[in-house]
Amino acid sequence: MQDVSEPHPGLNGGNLQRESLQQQVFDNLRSAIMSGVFRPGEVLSSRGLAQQLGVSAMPVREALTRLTTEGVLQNTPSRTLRLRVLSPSDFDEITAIRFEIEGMAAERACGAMTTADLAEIRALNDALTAAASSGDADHYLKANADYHAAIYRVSGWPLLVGMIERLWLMVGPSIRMSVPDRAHMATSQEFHDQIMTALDARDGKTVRAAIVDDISTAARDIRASLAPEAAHPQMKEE
Amino acid sequence: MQDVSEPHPGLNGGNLQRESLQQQVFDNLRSAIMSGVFRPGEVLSSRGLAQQLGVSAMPVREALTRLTTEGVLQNTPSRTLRLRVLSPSDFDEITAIRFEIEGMAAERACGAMTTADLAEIRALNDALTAAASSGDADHYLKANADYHAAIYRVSGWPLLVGMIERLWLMVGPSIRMSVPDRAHMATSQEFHDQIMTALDARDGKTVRAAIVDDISTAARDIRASLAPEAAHPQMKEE
DNA sequence: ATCGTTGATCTGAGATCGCAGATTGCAGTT
DNA sequence: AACTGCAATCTGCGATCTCAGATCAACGAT
Repeated sequence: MQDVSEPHPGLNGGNLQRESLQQQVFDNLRSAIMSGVFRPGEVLSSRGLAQQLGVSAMPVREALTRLTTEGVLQNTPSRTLRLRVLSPSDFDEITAIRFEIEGMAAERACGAMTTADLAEIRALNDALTAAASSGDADHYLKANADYHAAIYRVSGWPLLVGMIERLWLMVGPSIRMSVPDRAHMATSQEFHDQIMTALDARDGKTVRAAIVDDISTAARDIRASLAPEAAHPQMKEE
Repeated sequence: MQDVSEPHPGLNGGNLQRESLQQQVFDNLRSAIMSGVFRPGEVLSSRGLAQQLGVSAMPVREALTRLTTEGVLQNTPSRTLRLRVLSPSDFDEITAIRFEIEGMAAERACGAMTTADLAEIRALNDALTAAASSGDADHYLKANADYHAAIYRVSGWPLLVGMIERLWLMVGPSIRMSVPDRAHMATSQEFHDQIMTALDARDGKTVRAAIVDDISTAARDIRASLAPEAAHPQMKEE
């Protein structure tokens, strides 16, 4: 440990970017899953992905292990790894948790929000509106995720944001299966406008309520598209 | 996929228990961390632990990777892995999240609780009382964890329980550093009795409030024992 | 005595090899 | 035609080897 005393201003230390390969693979897979590249129930094999990504099997393997720990992947009886298939009750549980912790994050963010934060979020809301009017589902979902993430980040609670991200990761594949239509985007936009107004007024309780409403209405569409609870447990995909 | 139709009654299929080595190591380390075997900031090396556990470095390495993903371990600048050191603000964040989701779990558990569940929890509360009067801190902390976990499990929401477990895992080492004294155990017991009474009355809101009070008072002691926020970032443990 | 250098040794990370279990598909038999 | 059995192939998991970076201790020059 050296006597560093004070970092020299204008000299940015270790921004030379040294990122482990497994971390890159992990982030890569994470964003792919989040944006619905893979379908629920799809089998992910370390060797197969390694070949696709042009890396050895080792980093992929550890990335898959990490995703399994996060509950995004599941071990099958035959020991292969597949994307978790959310049952309706799984989805209900996740949605209920999202009410609680996303509402919490939004309410706290409201209290901590600077005018700069607010301007950034307003810009993201505008981008979201534009994406909605374009009708491109992928673009819309991305903008929606960015918008929500920006709000939660203002809470200043990284652990909470991480927990929210993991929940989004779990519902990601299912969200992508039920592509939002324009009607959905329109109703959602109402809530987003409510959120902006409440943020302007620094009204935390209302922000929280609007967030919960937003999640709730979106969840209704997604839930309807889920495969019904398996009475006879059977599998047949991919 | 065979035509299994109906499982033969009296023949329990695959309960032959085959658990991967890395899973065993992971569970092992997890419970060790939870019970405070390691101190905050302590360095965990894959080779070192592998030797202690009598296994190869490989499964330990993946277990450590998983713990890093869970935020229990941290990568140091020198790329070694160390147990996360909670700053007071980290701890405040975790405590606030615990209010929300443990309160949520307890409230929902109250609504879903059967008489059998209630009897089990009462037994664990009695065991906790006994542990408190014995004065053995390790025993007490274990009984306390079992008691809370049993309540949350009744909520029937495994994801939520998993999230709570992860939070406990993060505060585990810090909890163990501030050994609870008999005065703390006594005040905590008051809240546990409140919880039992409210559970009896199926009064979810009161259960939630009592859980929050329990967490809050315990957190006050723990927080006081944390190393103050590092103004000059320096490390010197181990 | 102090500073700088160097070499031994620790670390995580990646690659590669091998193993056991599971699945699949192609025979070969009845 | 239907079932059985075997071999090829896929899977995850573990062990081992290697490498680059970091730490630390001993050493040597000033």
